[in-house]
This record gives sequence, C-alpha cells and structure tokens, in this order.
Amino acid sequence: MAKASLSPKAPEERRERILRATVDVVRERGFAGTRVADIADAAGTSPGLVLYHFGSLDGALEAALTLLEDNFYDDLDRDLREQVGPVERLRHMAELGAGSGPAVGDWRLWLELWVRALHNDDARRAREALDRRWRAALEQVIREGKASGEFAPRDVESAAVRLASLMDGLAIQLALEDTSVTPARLADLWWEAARLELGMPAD
Amino acid sequence: MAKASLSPKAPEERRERILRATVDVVRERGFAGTRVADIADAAGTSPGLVLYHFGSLDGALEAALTLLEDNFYDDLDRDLREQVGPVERLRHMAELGAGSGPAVGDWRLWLELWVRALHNDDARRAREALDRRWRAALEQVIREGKASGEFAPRDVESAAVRLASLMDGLAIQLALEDTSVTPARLADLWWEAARLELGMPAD
DNA sequence: CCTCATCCTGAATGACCATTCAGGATGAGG
DNA sequence: CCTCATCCTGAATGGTCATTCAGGATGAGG
Repeated sequence: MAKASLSPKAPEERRERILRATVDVVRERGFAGTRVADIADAAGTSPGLVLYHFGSLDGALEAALTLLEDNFYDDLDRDLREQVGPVERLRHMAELGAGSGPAVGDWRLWLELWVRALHNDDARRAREALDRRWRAALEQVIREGKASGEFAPRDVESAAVRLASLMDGLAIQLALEDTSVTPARLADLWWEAARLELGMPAD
Repeated sequence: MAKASLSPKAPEERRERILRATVDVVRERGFAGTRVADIADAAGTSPGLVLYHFGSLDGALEAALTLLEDNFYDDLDRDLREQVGPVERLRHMAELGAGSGPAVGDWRLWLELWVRALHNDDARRAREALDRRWRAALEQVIREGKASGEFAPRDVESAAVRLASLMDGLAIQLALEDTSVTPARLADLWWEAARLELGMPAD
C-alpha cells in the first residue's frame, strides 16, 4: 500500500490554494460570514474538496488561523532581524502597524480574531499566543534600549503593555476606516507615544 | 378606530423586556450567534412576539444597538456632570473603563460592535457616533485642563485620539480576559499614560 | 495494460432557523 | 354584553447551508 507518493505536487498545491482562499474569504466576510461554498468558489474548486481536505468548515477556519499565526511570526522575525539598534527596531514596529501585508498589518482580520476568541477556544489560544509574542518583542526592544541608555522607561512591562494596547486601539480606528486615523497617522501617533513613554527626545 | 390606548402598560413592558433580553443574548453569544429563539427564551415569550415587535431579527439587533447607544450617552453625561475639575473628570474616565455596567463598561459588546461595523452600515454609524462622542468628551476635558494650567498637552487632538485608542486597546485585553490586564490595572495603566501625555506630575 | 489508493466533483440529504400564519386571548369602547 | 383592534402563541413553511455520498478521474506500481 503506497502511503504518500502519488502526484506529489497537485494535491498539496490544491490544499494550499484552499487555505489561502479561506483567509481571503474571512478577510472579506468575517469568520461568522464565511461559507464553505465561498471558500470553494474563491479557490476554484468544489465544496466537497474543502471538506475532503479540512474535514469541516471549522477545520478550514482553524487551519486558516494557524496559517495566519505562522505568517505573523515569520513577518515579525524577519522584519526585526533586519533592524540594528533598539531605536531603529522600535521605529520599524511603528511602521508595521501601518503596513497592509496579509499577516501583521491586516487589522480587519485581527478584529475578527478577537471576536472569534470571545466564543471559540482555539481562537482564544491563537490570539493570546500572538499577543504574547508581539508584546514580548516590544519588551525585548525596550530592554535593549534601556540597557544602551537610549530609552528611559519607568517600568518596562507597563510600557510594553501600554504600547501594545495603543497599537491595537489605533488599529481599530484604521480597520473601521475612521477618518481620524490613516496608516501614516497611526505610525506617527504611536511613535510619539513611544517617545513619551520611553523618554526619547523629539526627533 | 382607537389608535393607542388599550392596555397601555403590558405591551410596552413586554417590548422592553425583549429589548433587554436581546442585549443580554448578544453579550452572551455575539451578534452573529444570536437567534430569535434565544431572545424569546431570554425574554420569556415566543419567537412570534419578537418578530411582531421588531419586524425581523435584524430589527431587534438594531434596536438593541440603539438602546446601547442611549445608555452610553446617559452614563457618560451623568458621570461627567458629577465631577468638578478636569483632573477629577479625567480620573473618573480612567475608572469608567474598569466598570462593568451594561453600557460603558461592557467591553465584550464593544468588540462585537466593532466587528459588526465591519459588515453592517447601521453598526458602523452607531460605533462612529459613539466613538466621536467619547473622544469629544475627552478632548473637552483636556482643553479645560489646559486652560486651567493643570494639563500641558503638546497637541490636544492627538492626545485625545491616543488616549481614546489606548482605552480601546486595553479594553480588548480585558474583554478577552488576558491575565495581563485586570480592571484595576486598566485604570492604572490608562491614568499613567494620561499623566505622561498631559504632563501631570506623579501623584 | 490492470488495479487500487487518492483526489475530486456536484447532486442529494438533513439540520437549523427566520419568518409567516391561522387562530386565540384580552380588554377598551360602545 | 358585543365588537374589534391589539397582542400573543407556537406550529408550519421555506430557504440556506454544512455535510454526505455515489461515482468518476488520475496516475503510481506492478
């Protein structure tokens, strides 16, 4: 009994196409509004195949969540590794919020995730892990800056929670297309808050 | 043809009971998960009556939204009128976030509203009005404090957007029961941010 | 060439739920 | 007492899906 040979490319590609389609549809219609038929349409396949690969609609949604998580980690790692000093890194984090990539910057998905987390345990775990990771990165950068004398936070942990939360709050305005917050302004507002919080001089 | 006499009490009370039940159910199951039968159960009536009074499930949800809006305005007005100076008012706003009343402090409902606003125009308008109102109140208080010399904001409007957004962001952690943010800590974190933002000395 | 596991399709099934509706209760107004 | 508008109920209806399923294609291995 051949276990896993067969046409090695096509099925896996198909599966990934469905996964990406799922993320797209969720972005568009939200977790609650996503139907199997939508995913199948977006992926150019049949409803049957979606279930064949993921077992159920919930299975597909969960897999999409995991993909999101992975992308987020990758993006964050890559972006932060590219920057050298704490000030540079922090500034880059301000810009991240303004981006619109599929992972970090897609705030509509973040809102969706939060609400799903209100009612679904997998989503709750995913969002908690994501948040912890993001806050840890922030904390790490603040610590570096403190060590190098570039930042003077009163309390590292509080500063990290506050700056992470501020990013979330600003992101809501952005996701809801509130006219008071554009991507560029989000970055400015956050950066200014970071300066205050960490005792950095004006640019 | 008698227009509006009849038993003047019972029907209206019934209607309000359904309305309150709707808010309760939404709080529990979210907008997307709320069913007519749930509302009827919670209100102790039949599904038919819910539709009789509100025309459709969406009608009931919309009415619940309006009730929320009204409560929010009432709470905010009352709470702020009770306080005297800008510092007192601001401190009180910090406490508001930590409350758990049905209107201002119920952050799960806020999350639900945000996501509904992503897909529904009524919700979008409601949340925008709510947000504008809250931000205006904040801005007002900041202006007063600036005039009296108690606050020294660099830019009133930016400070208001930031502090409002920070409250939203902290509220998310609270709504999702993130262990890093309790009600008391939310108030502390926000107040500290306000002090930084407005140049107030430490307590 | 066969054979058989995979992969895939789309129609059929069945569950769930908003909405409709036929009919009852209630009580104000005559 | 009647009558009739309101108010209310809960069973029936119909639409919308998720999921199942019967069968077809494909291609690796023999």
